[in-house]
Amino acid sequence: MHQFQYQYEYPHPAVSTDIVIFTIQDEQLKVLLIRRLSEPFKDGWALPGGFVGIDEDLEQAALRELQEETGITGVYLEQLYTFGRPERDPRERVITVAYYSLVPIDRLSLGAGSDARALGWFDCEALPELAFDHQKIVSKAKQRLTAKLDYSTIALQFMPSKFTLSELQRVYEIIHGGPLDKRNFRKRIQAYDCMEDTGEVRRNGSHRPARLYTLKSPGQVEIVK
Amino acid sequence: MHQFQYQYEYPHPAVSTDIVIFTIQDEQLKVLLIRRLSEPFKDGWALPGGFVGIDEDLEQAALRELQEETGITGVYLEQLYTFGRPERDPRERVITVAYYSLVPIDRLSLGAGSDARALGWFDCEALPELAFDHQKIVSKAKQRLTAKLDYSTIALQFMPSKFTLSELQRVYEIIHGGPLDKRNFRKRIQAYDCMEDTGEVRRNGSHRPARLYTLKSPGQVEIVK
DNA sequence: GCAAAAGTGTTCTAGGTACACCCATGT
DNA sequence: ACATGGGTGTACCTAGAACACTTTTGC
Repeated sequence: MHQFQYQYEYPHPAVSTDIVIFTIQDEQLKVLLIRRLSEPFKDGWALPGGFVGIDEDLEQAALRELQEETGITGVYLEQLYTFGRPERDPRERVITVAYYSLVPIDRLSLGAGSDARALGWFDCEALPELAFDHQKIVSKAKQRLTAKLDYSTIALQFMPSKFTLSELQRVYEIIHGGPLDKRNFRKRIQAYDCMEDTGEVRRNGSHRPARLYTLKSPGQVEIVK
Repeated sequence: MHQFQYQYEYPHPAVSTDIVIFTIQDEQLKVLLIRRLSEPFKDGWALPGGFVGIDEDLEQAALRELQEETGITGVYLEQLYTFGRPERDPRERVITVAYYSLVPIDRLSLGAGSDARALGWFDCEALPELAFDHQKIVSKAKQRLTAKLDYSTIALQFMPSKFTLSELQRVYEIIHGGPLDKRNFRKRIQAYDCMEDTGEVRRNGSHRPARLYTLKSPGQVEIVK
């Protein structure tokens, strides 16, 4: 059994998935990056990702990466775009199917044996230099996310299982990039009809407590308007 | 030089592009299909497509397929989605990056040595059974096209270099799937501010001649509304 | 009682929809 | 003169934007 045991009549590219994992933290939209352990771009920052198994579905590969890098499962995942410029990887031809994912605020455990030096959440607006064409991938993901904010309930995927309307409004404001009118915001969210009042409240400082809501169909992203 | 000269340490999938080529003909939204000459699905209908060259850009590959199958160049082309179910091709793992393209009404020459039995335009609503997962690809393409009708000027890509507003309205009605109000339609198109009156008219029967318009920026698809 | 966030309706405006008649031509 | 599609404006209605005060708590 020699080193190059997989043989084809015609040349085949390698296929990978890369994932833009978004969350909201410290009033910022953040992206998960990992430090590369090997060449090329050794020690540089890059998106989590890896090669697609020969019998593995694309989405499955993305979910696996997500799980391996963050320990997170069961979150929103959507195919973004496929990047295939021939020179995007100096080693060999690598075509990457990019996905993006939204991780609820309270689930960014980065648990277990994750090395803080090897993994980090970065403000979308202040990313370090990224390996390969990953800057382009992040840009496209952010553009998609921002667009979907206006015609879907995607932002709800950032919320923990119980949350207040003010918290939700902050999430919208952070992604949207500017303040929103409180009353109009609540009117709009109500119209989506995708949340339920739990009856509980959150006491949160020296002011009136806020009602806690839950999603009627967690994980479901509806197209609205 | 033996048959399987391309060798890799890890298994690599094949990567292809398939193109959904739309046009408008006989008052119908049509898709170009080709008859498969070899197994699997021999003699069945399929989308034009083929393998991506090892040093070829994805979009370039799609443009090449388009050129090879139809002789058409310089038309609108957009990446649609990447389909990669492991069992989608019975031969080997093939991941396909699907594109879709809009061909102006007057440019569907299918020129040169194209065999009428091997190639055909089919009404989107009455497609034959398709090879592989091509039915899904067409569905997604049609969905994308229909969606873009509402928030972009994509439909203008179907128009010949000079056209009347009634012709344009018919195109919108065919894709939209229902009648549109003439005055509201014209108001909306005017608001796009992407067409110019040529000053010419088209005499077209026993009625008042229609003004001919051209696109200000042909090939340009604007996001509107 | 005061500070601080939660909660709540109404008015105004703009954009979308509905709708009907005259115009220019060919026969 | 009549049949055919080309071309035009207004009234209505609904959805989005702007906007200010009362409520409930902790200190």
